[in-house]
Amino acid sequence: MKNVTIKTISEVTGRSLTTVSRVLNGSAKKYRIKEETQKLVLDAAHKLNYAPNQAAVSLRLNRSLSIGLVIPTLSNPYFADVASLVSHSLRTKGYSVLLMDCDEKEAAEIEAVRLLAAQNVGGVIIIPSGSQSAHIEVLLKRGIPVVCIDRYHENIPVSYVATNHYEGAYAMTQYLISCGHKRIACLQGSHAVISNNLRVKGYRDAMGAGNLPVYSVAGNSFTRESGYIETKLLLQKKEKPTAVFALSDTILLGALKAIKEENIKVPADISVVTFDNSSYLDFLACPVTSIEQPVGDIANMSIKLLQDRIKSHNREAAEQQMKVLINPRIVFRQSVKMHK
Amino acid sequence: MKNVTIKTISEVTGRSLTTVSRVLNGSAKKYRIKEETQKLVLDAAHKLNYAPNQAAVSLRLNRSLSIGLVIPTLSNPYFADVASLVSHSLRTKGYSVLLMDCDEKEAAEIEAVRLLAAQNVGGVIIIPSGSQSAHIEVLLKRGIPVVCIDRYHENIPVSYVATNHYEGAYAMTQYLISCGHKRIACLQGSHAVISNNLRVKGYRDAMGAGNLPVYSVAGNSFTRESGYIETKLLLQKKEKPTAVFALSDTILLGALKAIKEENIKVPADISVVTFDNSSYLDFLACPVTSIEQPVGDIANMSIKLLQDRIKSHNREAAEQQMKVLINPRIVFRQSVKMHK
DNA sequence: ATGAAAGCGCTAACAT
DNA sequence: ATGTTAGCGCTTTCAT
Repeated sequence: MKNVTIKTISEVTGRSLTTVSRVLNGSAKKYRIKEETQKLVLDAAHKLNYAPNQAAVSLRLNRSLSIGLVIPTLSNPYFADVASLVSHSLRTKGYSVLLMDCDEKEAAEIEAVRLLAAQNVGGVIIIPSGSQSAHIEVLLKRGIPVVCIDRYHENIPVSYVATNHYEGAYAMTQYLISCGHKRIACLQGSHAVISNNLRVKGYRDAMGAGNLPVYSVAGNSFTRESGYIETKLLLQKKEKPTAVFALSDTILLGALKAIKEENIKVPADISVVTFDNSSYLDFLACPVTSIEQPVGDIANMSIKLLQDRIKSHNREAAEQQMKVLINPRIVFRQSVKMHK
Repeated sequence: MKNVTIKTISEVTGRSLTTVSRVLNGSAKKYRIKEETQKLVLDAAHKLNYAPNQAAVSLRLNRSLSIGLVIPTLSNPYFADVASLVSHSLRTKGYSVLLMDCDEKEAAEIEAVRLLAAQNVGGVIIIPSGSQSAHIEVLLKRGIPVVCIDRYHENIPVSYVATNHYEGAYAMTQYLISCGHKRIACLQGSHAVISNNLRVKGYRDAMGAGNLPVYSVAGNSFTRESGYIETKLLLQKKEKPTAVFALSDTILLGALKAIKEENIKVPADISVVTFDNSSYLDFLACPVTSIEQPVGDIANMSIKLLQDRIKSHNREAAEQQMKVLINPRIVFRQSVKMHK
């Protein structure tokens, strides 16, 4: 079974390569190709199950219909959700998606970006794993549009779409304070990413606005392990927290494990809230109040931004920065109790 | 910033295109190219930040270093875990990964496979969404190796790596029976996939072996919605189930929601078990006993199989079938109570 | 309304 | 030990 190319179709139909190419890539009317010829070619293509060789197209046009999707790790359900929506939507728009799972390693991310540049991708959607930005700037300089999701870099002109992390954390902390909590612990993720740092700042500022001292900010990784260890330590303190704010659902799971081990009850003995609003929160021992990240909106916005930049293909467009912050909302469940 | 090609490097170093190409793609010693020349070329390439144009390589060699990864949907955590492990591991081996999220639609999967063939991928790893297999057979016929994960087709010579669904379900059902349960409901997923059907068969056979009538097999989708609806219906029955076996963790979440709405307690009033062993099961209201799928082993095995087939590049190798079934184990938690 | 031909960047006969 | 050249499949000027 030989490969079917436009040459095959040209031979079968008796038309020239040029004509076949024009019909097959949709520029038929631009060249006023006879209806009859079009039908002939299209039928043959269909019968032979023709599919254009993307390598050839990409080589010829010096651009490709593929988009790089760079993700810290798919084993984090929030990132997986974003990846699912983004990749599926890109495909319906005719792009193919090059997936780069970086296992949360910044070095892997930098290498991934280099690879994508070599593959001549038309654009890149990235959830950065760390704080370095030079490799992303290189893409922009080469005229490859980039859109950051969730985490972003303020020092380079890269467009981004993210939840308003600061406002979300501020509002949630304020809510806990309004419920009478004073010793509110904040379990943070990686210090290297802006989403974490903005959330921490939201927490701190809200505590300050409530005239409360910052009780505790602990941890350095968006993992269950980190949540577990830090919560264990917190629960050893003489002045235990009355509320815990986990900055992600992964951290939350670890915290809940620690809380359970210490035989403390949610929400009777301790209140718990989190960031992400994963679908399983409803089904936990005590359903947990959480900040919803509007994943669908974020996916759609980022694809729109990327497409805009791809279509007006010039370096200026690639570098034209758009900053989109989407305000999250709190989904109230049963994990917070009025304190005294 | 113009693109750096081997021509640029040829001009800079004063060597021919051939020599430069040979040095840069590692066939230098095969052609006995002088150390000195090699160093010259390599240095220039590095200085100019050269990266080979993959489209050109792929066009020329009629094969590419990319692998297609076809997934029903990444929003299912089990598939996301597989995708994460597989894609990351493939990247460390020098492949790039084309992600195809099919949104559980078989039509999308068929289209995805067509696209991958057009992209000349070196191989495909797929978790099929449905029961059709012709599109996969086409890949094999074209000499493109394919490995199925989790779900597979018995009617074509495609290799696969999967959990032993039948044994897992059989063992779990037997366990419930040994705990005194007689009215055990089975909440199934899509009838179109073999993993589901084997699990159902395991359930049925174990019931038969225990001299029990098949109490109920309901549902037709691996979703929370399906789990919710079917459980709602089950709980209307006069003879309510004493145990529910959800064939996936997504189905489980829906079932738990229904159970909670009816104010029934797990495990006091009803026992619950599931397939998948997602990490959050430990943190549910009542931690749920589950069949663990050895995701890491499955990912590694499937990549090994694929690589073997890619390396011996001929159609016979692509079609040489390997069937790997990995026996799962049950992770016991607190969701099952002895019945009377 | 349709064709001929050049060329994208790379590799591999086939020279020398 | 190194170079010349043809050609992978496609698009696009330039002709007609």
